[in-house]
Amino acid sequence: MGRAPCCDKRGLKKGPWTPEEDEILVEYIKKNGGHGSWRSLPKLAGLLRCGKSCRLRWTNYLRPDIKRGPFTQEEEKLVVQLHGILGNRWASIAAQLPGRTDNEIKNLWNTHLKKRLVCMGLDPQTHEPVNSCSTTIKAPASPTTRHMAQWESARLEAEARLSRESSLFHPNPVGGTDSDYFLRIWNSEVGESFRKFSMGDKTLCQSPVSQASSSTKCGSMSAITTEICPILGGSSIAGSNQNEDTECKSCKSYTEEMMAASDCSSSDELEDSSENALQLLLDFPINNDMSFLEEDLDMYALPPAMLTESSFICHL
DNA sequence: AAGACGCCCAACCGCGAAGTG
DNA sequence: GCACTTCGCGGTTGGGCGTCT
Repeated sequence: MGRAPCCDKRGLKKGPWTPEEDEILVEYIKKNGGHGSWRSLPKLAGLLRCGKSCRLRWTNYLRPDIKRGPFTQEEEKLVVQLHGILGNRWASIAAQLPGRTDNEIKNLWNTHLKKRLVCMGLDPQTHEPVNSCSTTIKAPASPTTRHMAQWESARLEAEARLSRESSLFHPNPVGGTDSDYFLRIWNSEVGESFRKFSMGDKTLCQSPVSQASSSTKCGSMSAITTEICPILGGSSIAGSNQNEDTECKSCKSYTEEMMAASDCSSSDELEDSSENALQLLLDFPINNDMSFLEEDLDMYALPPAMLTESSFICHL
């Protein structure tokens, strides 16, 4: 089947949008209570653009709920964490960061976060260590953990869809707190499934079918193990305005700390890295303030010992 | 001061999924 | 089930801008 062109390209404008075009597009969408068919929008609105270009401009720039300004450290942490689970599924990741677009997150990843991981000796795709000396921390993902990652990936995607749909009716206020982000994830099915898994409900992953289907492009839970401590649990991340040398030193320092920590805990305690990864994911600190979780510990049915232990590991 | 270089990000391209008749 | 359209996503690009030499 041949691919239909997105529009008749003759006579259509390309390149940067002018303020006038922006205004026309915004006015049209406001007046019509939505964009309707993107394909017919430019014609109806009187724009010399293809529908695709209009959609992109709207979703990435003109949408009223878009959050401007640089990413916060917490947002960056969340992006890294979600990337470890979802891989390059920017739209799904963006759905967990209100006001941020997939394009923005993709750019952030490609320009900052990826380099930071590389700099720390981690493969930006798998989030696993790339150098041979890191074997002590490179725990191969078990079929169980790989399946979990795949499973959570599918759930996150579904949630992202719901989130997008519901946001049409209940737009997220720009400037929600970081706790809001994590509470939302925590209270979602993703959080629930992690809680269940941590409580010992591991039977869902035991079947040969599960194992056979466990290959995933979304990264592994062992990857999360390796990334959470330096990046998510770190008290400081090299700022984007730091120069390359400083950044690399900082990353190197984290890598060394991480490896040291791994050596210390390479005993049976970390034998099943997947469980530890899940624990880490459950309780990594944000600005050392996770009190909102601890306060409601009973509600989430998470044993305090688990929080304490993994927090300890994370802070090593 | 000016050219070279590198970074950032808005926008484009092409593919695949979903929707429709 | 098929043919076709529309939409959304992820990868990539190129121009603007800041920094370095």
